[in-house]
Amino acid sequence: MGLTKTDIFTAEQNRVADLAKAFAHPARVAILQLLAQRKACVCGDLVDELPLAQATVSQHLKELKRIGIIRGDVDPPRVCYCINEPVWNEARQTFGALLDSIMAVDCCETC
Amino acid sequence: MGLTKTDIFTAEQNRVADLAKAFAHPARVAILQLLAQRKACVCGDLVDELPLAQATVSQHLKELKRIGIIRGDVDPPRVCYCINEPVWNEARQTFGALLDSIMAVDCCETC
DNA sequence: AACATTAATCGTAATATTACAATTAATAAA
DNA sequence: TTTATTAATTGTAATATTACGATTAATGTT
Repeated sequence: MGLTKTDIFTAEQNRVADLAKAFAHPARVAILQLLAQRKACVCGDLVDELPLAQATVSQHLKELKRIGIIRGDVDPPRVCYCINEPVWNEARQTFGALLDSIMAVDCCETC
Repeated sequence: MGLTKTDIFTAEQNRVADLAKAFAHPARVAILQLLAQRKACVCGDLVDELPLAQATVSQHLKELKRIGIIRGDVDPPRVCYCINEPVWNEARQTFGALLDSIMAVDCCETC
């Protein structure tokens, strides 16, 4: 991401940014949609559904796990990925609150 | 962002990703919060509120304008930035719908 | 016209992301 | 134990992002 200065922003701002990153790549959106709709679950099935190499899908899954929005339950040799509902709900709450926090008044006569 | 294959995903998935990108960096979250709460409006005021160089803030504003989530009304030599409410509402609708689309059933016995 | 103010752009360096082939676990099945 | 299956990891190349100093553009002011 380049040299982001995460230390100079609030924990909340950094968390919002991280949750947004889960959705900030079309492949991850596709993965999260497949999981949320229960259209796929096992890593291999996700790879079959997506026009990306297995390593690439695995990398996206790793990022989603880092953020916490998905879980990965091992059932050797498979891994079943699911939405991690508490974090999914955190995302809904976070984006909902943020997007509802807009003031109705205009800022100045220019706008 | 690396070599993302935007052509292989749906327009909707790419749009979600773009809207998420608006919130995927803490500096942009901070900017959007300042604008949404009407705490700042003029570019220079945003620069004063943020621990970033003027050029960096300008770059983030450019990205937010590209996405469409803010407007920039010129009032020379100032520019007044505001939330572009139609796109802000699009984001609320998009994230709301996406985050509400989760299926209640479990995907398999592993999870 | 000369100067001041403000924001955009340019140039550049540092770092992160994305993608994939190849390899490596890790476990089940034979 | 050997083999097959599945997912993670490693290595690497291409590209994008982030940040900032310096400059430029665009307009108001004197």
